[in-house]
Amino acid sequence: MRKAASVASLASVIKAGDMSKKPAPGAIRSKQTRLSPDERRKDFVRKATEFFADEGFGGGTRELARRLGVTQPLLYRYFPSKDDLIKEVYRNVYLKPLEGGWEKRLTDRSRPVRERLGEFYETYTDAILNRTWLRIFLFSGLKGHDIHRDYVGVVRDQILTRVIKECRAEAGLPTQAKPTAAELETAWVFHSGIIYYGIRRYIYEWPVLGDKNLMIANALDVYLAGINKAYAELSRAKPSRATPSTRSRVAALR
Amino acid sequence: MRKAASVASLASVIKAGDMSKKPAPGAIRSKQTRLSPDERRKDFVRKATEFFADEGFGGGTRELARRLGVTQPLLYRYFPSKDDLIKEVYRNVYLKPLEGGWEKRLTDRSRPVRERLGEFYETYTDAILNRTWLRIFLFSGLKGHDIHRDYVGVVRDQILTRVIKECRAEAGLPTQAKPTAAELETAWVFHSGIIYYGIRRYIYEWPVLGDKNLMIANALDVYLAGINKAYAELSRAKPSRATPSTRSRVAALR
DNA sequence: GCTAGAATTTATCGAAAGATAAATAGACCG
DNA sequence: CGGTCTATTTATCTTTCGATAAATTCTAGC
Repeated sequence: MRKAASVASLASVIKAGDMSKKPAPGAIRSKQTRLSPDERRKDFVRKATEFFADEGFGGGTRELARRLGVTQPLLYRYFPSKDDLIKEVYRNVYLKPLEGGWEKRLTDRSRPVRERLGEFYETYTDAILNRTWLRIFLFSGLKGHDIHRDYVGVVRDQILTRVIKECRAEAGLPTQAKPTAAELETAWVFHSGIIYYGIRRYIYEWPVLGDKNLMIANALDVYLAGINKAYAELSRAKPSRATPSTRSRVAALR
Repeated sequence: MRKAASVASLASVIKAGDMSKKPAPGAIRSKQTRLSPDERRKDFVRKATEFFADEGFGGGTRELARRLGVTQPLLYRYFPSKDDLIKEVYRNVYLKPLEGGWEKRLTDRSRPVRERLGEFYETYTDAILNRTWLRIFLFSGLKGHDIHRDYVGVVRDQILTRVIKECRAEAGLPTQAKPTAAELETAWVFHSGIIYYGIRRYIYEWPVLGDKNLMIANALDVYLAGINKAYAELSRAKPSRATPSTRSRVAALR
């Protein structure tokens, strides 16, 4: 209890230091704790994001309050329930990587597709491959919350579909309406392989290849080489319909 | 309470049905609850595995007992604490996919590498790509428990290292002692892409490509095409040492 | 400086958690 | 059939959880 109080003071001093208005007129205040409702609410969401990333959504509200340097009932002045706080955390986490809007640059056909893909994955992974984002993502996925499903849907529709379409265009194939199930699956294997790099690095904390962008470049080279080879065989065998007996794996990419 | 009791009876009837010894001499017993210590213990571990897979390790011991059709304190007759039960669940889950020893067949060079890899991943994924195994794997990974780290280490040393070595052999390259960091990373991207297929299918419950082995075949084709292309460029540029300025991405696979 | 209002704390509730001790009841043996 | 052993249950303790109500302390505005 005593320790918590001292932490509270310390936190408030730090907070006061970078607050724009009211820069603590006198010397270092040891009791300055009050924040404006807006600041306090933001602080709750920010610290709760870190906290739930560490502990999972089963983490206690008292421990969370301790991290903020306040008492536990204060939470309920700002959020009706713990679940409402969690929803706010979701919004904070899931919306951030999408607001860049980088996926639109994928379709800029004035540049080679390899370059576009590389640039996209470098910036996208800058936003999501970190301990906090990945853990919140995994915890919410295991809970089966709607927002996680929505997000994965966005990845499929806004990112993977575009990636496939651009690869087809590059290979001289018709950029038909929808990718086939097998095309999508192969793109998923590539994409999630990259996500999993982050999981191994920031969650399992394994000594991975330090250069993230090199990993992306290698993965992309492998993916594009494989896809293009399949597309090449596909267009070669295109005129003659594949016989059922020789329905090869690459043919399945159609 | 009343309901729990009826569930208990039902469970015991079913249990009695497939018990080898003592096949319930009389008619269907409605109060037959007692199991031998060995059977009861196994039942605890089995049901706890399912339970923790569903609820996470934060799931309550009362709810677990309810699933067994017994009361909660009985757990402590068989396990000193909940943590000990969890450790037993770990053993049950993590050891199963390894006891097949399929990874050794990866090195059987009398057969083409493509065939060996396909067969291995088909049987390996038969063992681990299911809701229970994947959820326990993810939960324990987020908890950072030792056994998870150990398992990932086994995957790297027993599986990926072998995969890389066999691919190098196929490409006519020296199967040197250790794979490079970039080689390992590329293999990880491929491998975890396959795992993630299971996660999307059995945890996020997305409508994935139904034919698992087709997914594996496609992923393998892409991986091998990409890797072999890189290896080909590598051996072509081998005699002359790569200049620093043109140190390409594939060169990094060395 | 005083006061009003709001941010924060203190005190506390009921439910559910893991765990223990004592009582009960089913099964085996003579 | 009766007795003993033990698997199982009943009862209960202590914490910790999310949540609420009332008291308190800080701060802004006159």
